[in-house]
Amino acid sequence: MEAERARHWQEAWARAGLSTGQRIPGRGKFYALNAYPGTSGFLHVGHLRGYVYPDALHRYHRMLGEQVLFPFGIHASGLPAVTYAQKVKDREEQTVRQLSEEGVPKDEWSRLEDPETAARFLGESYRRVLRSIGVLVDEATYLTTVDEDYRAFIRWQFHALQAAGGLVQGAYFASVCPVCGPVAVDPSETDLSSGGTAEVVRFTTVPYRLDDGRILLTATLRPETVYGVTNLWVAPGEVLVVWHHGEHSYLVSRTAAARLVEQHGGRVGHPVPASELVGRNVAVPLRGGLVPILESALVDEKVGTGVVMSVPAHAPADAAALAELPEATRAPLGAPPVLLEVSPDATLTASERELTGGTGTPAERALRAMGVRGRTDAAALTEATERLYRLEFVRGTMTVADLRGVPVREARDRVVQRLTAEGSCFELQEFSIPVLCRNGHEVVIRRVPDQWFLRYSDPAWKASTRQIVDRLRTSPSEYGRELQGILDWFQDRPCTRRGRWLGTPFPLDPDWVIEPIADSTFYMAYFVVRRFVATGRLTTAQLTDAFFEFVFRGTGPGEPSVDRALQEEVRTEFLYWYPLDYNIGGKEHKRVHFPVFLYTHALLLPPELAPRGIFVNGWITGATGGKLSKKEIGGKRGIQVPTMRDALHRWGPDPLRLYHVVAASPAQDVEWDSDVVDSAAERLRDVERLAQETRGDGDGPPELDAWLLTTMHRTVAAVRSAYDATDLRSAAELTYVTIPSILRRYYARGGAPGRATDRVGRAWVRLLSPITPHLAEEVGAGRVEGLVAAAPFPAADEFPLVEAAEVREAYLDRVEEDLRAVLRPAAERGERPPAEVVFFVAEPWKAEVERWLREGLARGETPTVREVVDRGAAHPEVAAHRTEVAKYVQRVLPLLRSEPPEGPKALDELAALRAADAYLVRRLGFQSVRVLRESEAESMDPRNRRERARPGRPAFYFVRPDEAPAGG
RNA sequence: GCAGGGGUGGCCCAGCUUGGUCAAAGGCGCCAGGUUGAGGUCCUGGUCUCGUAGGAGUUCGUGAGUUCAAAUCUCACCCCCUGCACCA
Repeated sequence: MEAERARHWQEAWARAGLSTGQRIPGRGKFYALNAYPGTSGFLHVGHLRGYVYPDALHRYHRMLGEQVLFPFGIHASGLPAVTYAQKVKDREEQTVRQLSEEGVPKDEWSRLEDPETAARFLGESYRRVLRSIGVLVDEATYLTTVDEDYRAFIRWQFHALQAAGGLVQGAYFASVCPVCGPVAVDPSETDLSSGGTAEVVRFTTVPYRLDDGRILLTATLRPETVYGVTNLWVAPGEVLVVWHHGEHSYLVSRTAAARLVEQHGGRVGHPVPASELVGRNVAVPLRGGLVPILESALVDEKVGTGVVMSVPAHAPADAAALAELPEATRAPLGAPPVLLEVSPDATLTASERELTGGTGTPAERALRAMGVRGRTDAAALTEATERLYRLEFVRGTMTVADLRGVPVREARDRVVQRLTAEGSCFELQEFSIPVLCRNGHEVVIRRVPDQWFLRYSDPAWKASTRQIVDRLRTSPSEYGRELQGILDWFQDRPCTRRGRWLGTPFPLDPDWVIEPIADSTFYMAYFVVRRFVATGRLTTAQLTDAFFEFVFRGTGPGEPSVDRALQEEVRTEFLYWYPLDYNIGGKEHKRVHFPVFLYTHALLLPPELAPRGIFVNGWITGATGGKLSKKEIGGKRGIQVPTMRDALHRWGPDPLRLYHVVAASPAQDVEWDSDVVDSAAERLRDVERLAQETRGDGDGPPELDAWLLTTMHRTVAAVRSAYDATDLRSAAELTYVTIPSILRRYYARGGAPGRATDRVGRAWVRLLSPITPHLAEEVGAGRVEGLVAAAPFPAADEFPLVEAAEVREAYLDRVEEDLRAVLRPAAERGERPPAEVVFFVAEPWKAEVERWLREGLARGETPTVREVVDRGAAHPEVAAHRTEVAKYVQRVLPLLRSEPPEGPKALDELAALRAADAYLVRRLGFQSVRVLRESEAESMDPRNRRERARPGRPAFYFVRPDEAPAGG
């Protein structure tokens, strides 16, 4: 459909005010929204998925006669807009290209160098996209999270969270650029120039005391192995420095000293060449005893503290380094102590068992298993290390000192506690790979002592959140289970940050800005208020804490400057739309946004206002699997993904909408495929034609019409239950695939457009509306009063239910299938179709016998021929066919086992076949059809086929074209 | 490792909760026939193997089990994806 036609309908919906849901007391409502988008750039076709689902649901509910609220806003908070503005400023290639494609005049670009302006600008572009594909959002709700009224709301939200005990201050390790301030380290690298995939490594430092009182600080991931230390390692030529902390002086590498100062304070002192220390002894903590300091190139001064505690029995690298030493150095160290054992082979997986074969210390076995050739065989050594660490951590049990029998994972915590009690045990965090800020500075991990957190670990708060999850409807349903697991490990989250990003200043301490996830957990409630602000009935100044307390929680006197009646009205409005029916969002929200959204509702509102549902949709992915990458968008036709603009031009809104619904189940990711959109477009053309053709005023054959209407009854019921279960894909399949095939069958069976198809057509038009609203209006014009989008959704009861008609069609289906099965081999050999087919309909006694047999099988018995014959003696009709009964039982009994237990429904087969003769003739190419009772057909059945007849499965005999027509 | 998801016919994707009507929906691709100026659209049929009468055999990651009956239930194993934390 051309864009102009689409716009015509979009304007008609707008004029009719369809998108503005009104509170109508007593009338049902549906309130769902899409987790609002961030502002990192223009929307592309993949984003549509997240809007098509909610729009279809809202349209469905609107047609059910419910009042709907579908708000829309944009999430300007955080860094995306800042980054985007920076890209504009840098005139970054991709960004500039998009701006020209979107037709933004060059003299406006400089305006977009301001983050807030950029965010609003992008927001407007999103609104245009939504309108252009027919998504009906309530325009009055539109907001950005940097609007003043929204900020007032967020201030209240944090005061309320504070009052409810949801906030706490504590220490936190943050990634910061020493120059630019806090940065996010994540693979999207919004803030970074490299290192986004870095992981944070948490070392524990273990102190080793020299006889002069100075302390060598080693860093380890496995503090429990302190019991197996044989020596310390320093790098050849390394220069350590003194780190002064408290009353102690520690020796560490220069990089480590800098990190320790960031994370634990203190100051860096004078350098100390490591060579001075080599050969001296240090005291081992906890275990006691002295071990020597040795040199090895295995030490990397950039990692940890630049001093390594050597545990050769359990660390493959240490074992390899040790093996390089001259015998004279090595011998005095003695045999490396083994300090833990892993559970017996039987409980290990194959890959774990691989590590444990052979003899020697665990480290030696791992080296052998991985085929490590020496200390410099880095890849194999890393593999051996990681696998052995994992194995021992998961399966190991300590065998030393008073930790005997303690699982390693537990022993580690205990050792840390003991070391901490003795002092000089620090947590040292660093990145696994270097991380560089956009401006080229190295990002470090800094301890922030007074970070604000939301107390998501609080047991009571967590418990009330769980209660919401217990009652929550989720799509997919597994997500409900997953959520419980997510809550298990959900910990406190920092909710503020210092530094440059967009957001609301933290009301309890304006030095901080609220973090973007924390300011988007409760906005569903604010949208209701926003409508009053948008229409000028409330001003931002009136949005005080007192006002919100009253509106959202019904407590307190309210805001004195606001008219009491108005305040009551806002409160009533809030209670009308709440609770939220669905929060709909992409799968990226599963672990953060959705949980905190539930948390906040659990704390601020009573359970009866808790959210009712969460709907998770998958992504549209590019050929590379991940989210659509930039280079995949806007490329040439075909393989790559078209821009929003191109897509609309090429297909129009409805094929895109249908594509997003049918391409996969909602939760599935789906790889973008233009061909599938093409075929969706084809299908819609087909649907349009078929729907137009349904007009008519004649009557078809009554049985056939009955079947058509009955089938529609079933289909409409199925469509409604699919929508009710938010199963849009099934709804679409029924609407766009099943209904066309029903109509085709109707025509094939001899029906013609008439009153019956007209009824189907008028309902179908309305069924089309939620997913392809423009098409529905095109086809519905003149057939549905007013706009289709505002018409009532069809009800199953609009169509009569005639079971006999269904039974008959199912019977004919089965007969046709049998005929085809038999005719196929002959047709494949190129033979002409038979001249005539003669049907033999089973005698009633067969039905009786089958019924007896089924009864027996249902009881778990296997009826014998004798039993049936005996029982038949008392039944005149069966008795009359005594000889045939035995044979019939033998033939049919095995078949019955694999058939459905109910058996075929009663039906006048003779009449059904006779009424369908013209159809069968046309369909299968016979010249004539004859239908007879089994008992009256002897002369017509030279091959004796009539015995085969069963209830519901007539026997038949084909008369070849060259055979003389049988007599009678 | 833990948690969640998944492995279905040439491909994509349903079905699995509530075992039977499942040789398994739908789409794509492919084959044949009809329509057509046309290898395009549309319509009809076919598309695991065998079979000159509606039948039989072998299939839903692998192996075992429960059952009269398993793609569907149970157990074990193999493989793949995602997340594991502050990132929107």
